[in-house]
Amino acid sequence: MAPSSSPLVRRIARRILADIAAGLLPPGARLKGAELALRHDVSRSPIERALLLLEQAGVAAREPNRGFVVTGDRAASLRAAQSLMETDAAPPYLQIAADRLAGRLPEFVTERLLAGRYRVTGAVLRQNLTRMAQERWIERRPGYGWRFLPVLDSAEAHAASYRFRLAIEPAALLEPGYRVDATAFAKVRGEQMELVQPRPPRLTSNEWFDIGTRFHATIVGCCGNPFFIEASQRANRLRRLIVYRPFDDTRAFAAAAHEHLKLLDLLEAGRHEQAARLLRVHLEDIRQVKADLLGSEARPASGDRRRKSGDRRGELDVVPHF
Amino acid sequence: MAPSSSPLVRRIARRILADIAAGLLPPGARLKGAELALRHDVSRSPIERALLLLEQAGVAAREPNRGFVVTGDRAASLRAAQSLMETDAAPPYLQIAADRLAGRLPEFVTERLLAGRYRVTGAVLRQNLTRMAQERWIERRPGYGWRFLPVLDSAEAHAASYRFRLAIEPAALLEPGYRVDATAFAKVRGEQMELVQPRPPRLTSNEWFDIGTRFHATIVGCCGNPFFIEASQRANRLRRLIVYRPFDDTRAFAAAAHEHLKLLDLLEAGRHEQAARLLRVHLEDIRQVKADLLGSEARPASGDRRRKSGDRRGELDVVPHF
DNA sequence: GTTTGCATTTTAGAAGCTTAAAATGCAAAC
DNA sequence: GTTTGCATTTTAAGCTTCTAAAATGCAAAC
Repeated sequence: MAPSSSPLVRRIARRILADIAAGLLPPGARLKGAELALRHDVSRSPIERALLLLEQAGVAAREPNRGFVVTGDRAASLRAAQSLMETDAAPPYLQIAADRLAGRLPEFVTERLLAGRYRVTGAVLRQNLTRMAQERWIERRPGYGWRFLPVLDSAEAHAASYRFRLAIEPAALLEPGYRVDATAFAKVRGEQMELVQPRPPRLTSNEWFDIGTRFHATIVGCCGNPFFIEASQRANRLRRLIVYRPFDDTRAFAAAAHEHLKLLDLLEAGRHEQAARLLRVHLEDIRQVKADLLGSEARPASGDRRRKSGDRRGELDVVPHF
Repeated sequence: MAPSSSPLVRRIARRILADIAAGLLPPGARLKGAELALRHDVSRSPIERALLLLEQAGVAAREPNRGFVVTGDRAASLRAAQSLMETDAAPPYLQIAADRLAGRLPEFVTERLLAGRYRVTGAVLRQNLTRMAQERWIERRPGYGWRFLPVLDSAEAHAASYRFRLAIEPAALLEPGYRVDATAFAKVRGEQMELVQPRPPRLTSNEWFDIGTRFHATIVGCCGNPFFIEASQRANRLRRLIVYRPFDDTRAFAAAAHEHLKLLDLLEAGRHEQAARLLRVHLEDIRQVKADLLGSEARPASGDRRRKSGDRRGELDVVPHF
C-alpha cells in the first residue's frame, strides 16, 4: 500500500512493530526520532518514513508538532506485520538454483543471459553469483561467463557435510567462551517440545529441515568463536539446497527431538563435555539413518562416478528446497 | 614491456611458461592455439596474445603460417617468468587492512572515501569490501557506509582460530576420500627440509608464517572434502592479517619442521589415525608456545575486556602482515 | 583435414550522469 | 533544552554509453 518504501524503511518498520508487540513501546508512548535512530543505527530520515508507514497502517498516530505516538491497536499491528512481511522479494539466488536443478539452465551461462532472464541489475546479479560461487555451485570461467559445477553429487556431498559437522559442532560446545543465550534456547526448546507431543504435528520435510537446522545453529551460535559459527552456517546453507526423497519417519523425528531436548538441558546445566559427547552420537545417528536410506554401502569411493541408470535402489529425488 | 596485456593473458603466459619449464613443451614443440585453448579453458584469443608476449620475451618464436614454436632458451624463460610475476598489482584489500590497523582510517567510512583514497573503481572496491565483510573485518551499515569492526582483539581471535584448527585439521586427515597429492607433498617437504638443516636459513616471521601455512593447507587440501578445505582456508586467511611480536625462536621452528616432516611420512604411508593424533599434539604445542609468549594465563574469559594499559607483559605488537 | 591468421561478434567492466534514499543541519514549536 | 518538521547535502545504486578484451567464424595455408 505504501506509495514507495525502501527495504531499509520496511525493515525498520518491522522492528518497531516488534518492539510494540513486545511491550517495549506501550500504547500512548511517543516515538522519538533521535531515540529510534540511535536504536536502529540509522539516521532520522528512514525512521520518519517508517513511522509514516506505521501511521498509514494505523499502528502509530501523528500529532502535529509532537511527532508519532503508539495507538495500541492490536488488529492494526497484526495487519501491518502481515503486509510488511509480504513486501520482501525473493532473491534471484534461489530461483537460479531451482532452475539449474530442474535443468532449465545450461552448464555455461553469461551474466547477460542471467540478468535478462531474472530481470535483475548487474550489481545484484553479481552479489548472487558471488554467493553461489562461495557455496561452490558455480564458478567463474577464466575468460568470461560462468560454469555450473556438477551439482553436489548429492549422496557424497551430503555425507561430506555430515562429517564436517561432526568435526565442528561438538567442538563448538566445548569452547571456553560458551554462553547460553536463554531467549534463543527457549525458542528452540518450544519447537522441539512440539515434536515430542503424543500427537506430533505433520511436518513437511522442509519444515523438519528448518527446525532441525535452527536447533543446531542455535546451540553452535552460543560458542562465542566466530570461526565455528561461520563454518556451521556455511555447511547448513549448502545442505539446505538439496533435499532427499521425503524422509517421513515420525518415530525418527521424535527420537531426534528427544536428543535435542536433552542437549538443551545439558548445556543449560553447564555440562558441556557430556553435551558434546551426546551431540557426536546424535549426528552419527542421523548420518546413519540417512546413509541407510540412500543405500550408501553401494556408494562408489570417488564422488564423480555415477550409478548405472538401471539401478534405482538408493536413487535420489533431488528437489530444490525452499 | 608488453604494450598491453590483461591479467588473464599474463596468467596464461605464466602457465605456458611453467609447462615449458616442466618439460611438457620441449624446445621445438609447436604451440597449437586450439590445443592450448582447451588446456587452459579459454578461447584462442587470449592464447594468441599470451604467445605474442612469450615471443617478445624470446621464449617462443613465430613461424609464418605455422604459428609459434618453443625456442628452448632457458635464460629467456627465467627473465620472462620474473617480469610476469612483477606485473601483478596488489589488491587494495591489503592496503586498507594495513591502514586500518595503523589507525589511518576511521571507524566509519564511505565507499566514496575509499574509492578516492585507493584509486579504485566502484566494482573493484565492492569486491574487496565484500571479502573483508566475509572475514569479519568490516560490516555494512544499515543506511550506507561501512563500519570497521573492533579489530580481532588479537590474543583472543588468535586463540579462537587455533581452537578451530584443532577441531578441523586432524579430522580432515581422517576423511575417507583422503588422497596424497605427491607433487604438492614433495614441494612442502622440500621447504620443511630446509628448516631442519644444521644451519637453517634466517627467516622473517612472514616467511615462517607462509611456509607453515602452506604446509597445513597442503595436508588439509588432500582430504577431498570441500567443507574442510574451505574452512581451513578461511581460518588461515584471517590469521594472516595479524602477526604477533616477531617470534624468532629457531629451536621452535626446527622442532615444528621435524613434526611436519613426520606428518608427511605418516600420510604418505597411509597412517592417517596416527597422523591425526600427531597433528593434534602439534597444534596444541604451537598454541601453547604462543600462549606462553602472550602470557595468556592472565587472559580474561570474555573476549571484549581489555588488559589494563599499565600491564605490558604479554602486550602485542599488532603489525600488518604482508 | 588441421591449423593459422585475421575479421567479426559478444561480453563485461569502466566512466559519466541521473536519481532514490539516507544523513545532516537548522529554525520553529513545545 | 528537547524534539519536530522540513530543507539541504551526501551517498550509492541504476542507467546509458563506450571500450578493452574474450569468444567465434571463416578463408587461406599447409
